[in-house]
Amino acid sequence: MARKQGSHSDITGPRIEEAAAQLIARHGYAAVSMRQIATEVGVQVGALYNYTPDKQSLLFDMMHNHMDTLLSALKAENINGDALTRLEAFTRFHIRFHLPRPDQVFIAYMELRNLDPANFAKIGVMRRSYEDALADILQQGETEGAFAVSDTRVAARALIAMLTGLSHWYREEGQLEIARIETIYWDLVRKAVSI
Amino acid sequence: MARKQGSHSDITGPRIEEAAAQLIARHGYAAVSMRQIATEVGVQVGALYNYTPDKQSLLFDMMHNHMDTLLSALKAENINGDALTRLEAFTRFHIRFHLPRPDQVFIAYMELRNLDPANFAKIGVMRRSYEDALADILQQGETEGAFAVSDTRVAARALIAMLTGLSHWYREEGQLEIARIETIYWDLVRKAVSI
DNA sequence: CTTTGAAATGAACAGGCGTTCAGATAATCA
DNA sequence: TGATTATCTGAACGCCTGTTCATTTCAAAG
Repeated sequence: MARKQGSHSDITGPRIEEAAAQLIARHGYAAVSMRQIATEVGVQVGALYNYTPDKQSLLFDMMHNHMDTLLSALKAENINGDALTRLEAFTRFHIRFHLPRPDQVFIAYMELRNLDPANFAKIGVMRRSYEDALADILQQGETEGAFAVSDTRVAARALIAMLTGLSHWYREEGQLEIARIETIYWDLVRKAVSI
Repeated sequence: MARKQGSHSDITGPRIEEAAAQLIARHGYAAVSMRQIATEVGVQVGALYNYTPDKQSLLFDMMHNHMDTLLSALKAENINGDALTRLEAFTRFHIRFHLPRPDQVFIAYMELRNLDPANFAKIGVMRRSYEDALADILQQGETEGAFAVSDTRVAARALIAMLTGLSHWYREEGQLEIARIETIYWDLVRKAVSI
C-alpha cells in the first residue's frame, strides 16, 4: 500500500515539519508523540525516520532553522543610519518577522529546556547574537547622546521581551492591524530609551 | 518500612510541592513523571496520591496558588495616589514579587497549555485581573494627562511582558543588585508611558 | 497497653513511548 | 521490459507512563 500518489519526499518532508511545528507549539515538545505527528501527516510512524534521525533533531532543526532565518533576515535589512533610525528599523523588523510565525516563535522561546545541552548551547549563541544587534544600536544611541539607558544589555533584553511578548497574544483574527500594532510598540520603545 | 521518623503529612506535602515546582520549572510538566517527583521527595510514587488526586491537579494547584498569592499581595500593597506614583509602586512590586520566585513564574507562563480547558480558563481570569490592575493605572494617567499611551490594554501587556522577561534571565548569583535592576526597569517603564 | 488510623510501601494494571527493521510497493532508469 | 532504489508499512523491541490498591508500619489517642 506504500507509495501512494503524491507521497514523495519533497512533499512528506515539509508536511512533517509543518505538523510538528503546529503540534509542538500547541501542546509542547514533551507532550507530542512521534505517532501523533505521523497521524497528522497521514503516514505510519516509521516513515518519519526517513526524514529525521530522532525526535530531538526534529526540535533542534526547527529552532535552528528559525534562528537562522531570523539572523539572515536581520542582516538583509542592512540597518544603518543614526541610532534612532536604526532602532525604529529594528523594532519594525522584529514585529514584521515574528507576527507571521507564531508557532516558531512560541517554540523558540518555550522549548529551550527540551534541547540537549549541546543543542541548547548552539541556540543560545544565536539568541545572544540577535540580542547583541539591538544592544549595539542602544550603545550607538548612548554615544550619540540620543538615548539614555543605564545598561544597554539589560535594556536590550527588556525591549526584546516586550516585543516578543506581542507574539504571545496577537492573533490574526484580532481587530488590531499590524501597522497600528507596530506604531504602538515603536512609541513605547522610542520613549523608553529616550533622554 | 512506612512511616519513618519525620515522614508526616505536614512535611511530605510541602516537599512534594517544592520538588514538583523545581522539576517542572526545569524540564516542563509533560517531561516530568510522578516517579521522578517521588524519587526527589524520597518516597514511593503511590504516596503522592495521598496529597494530590492526579498530576493535573498538582500543576493547577501550583499555578492557582501562585496567582492567588500574587493578587493578594498586590491588593495588600494598597497602591494609590497619582498615576505616576501608582505606576512606580506597581513596577517595583512586580519585580520584588517575581524575582524571588523564578520557578513559579516560569511555570505560570510556560505551562498554561498543559492545563485542562476548565483550569486554563480559571487561570486566565486571574491573569487578566492582574493585567487590569496595570491597565487601570495607565488609564488614570491618560485622564490626568500624565501618560501618553495610545492603547492602555496593549501597553499593559507590553509592560508586563517586559517586566516578567526579567525573571527569565535574572539569577541571584548575578552581579546586578535588585535595587539597581528595579531602577533600570522603572526608568524604562516611566519613560515608555511618558508624554 | 491496646486500639486506631493516617501515611507509606510495593506490586500490579493497561496503555503509550521512541526507535528499529524486514518486507512490500511503485516511480524511475537502463 | 526488467532492475534499481527511494519510500512507506506493519509489527515488534524494551521501557516508561499515570493511577490503583491490598498490605504494612508506627505515632498518637484512649
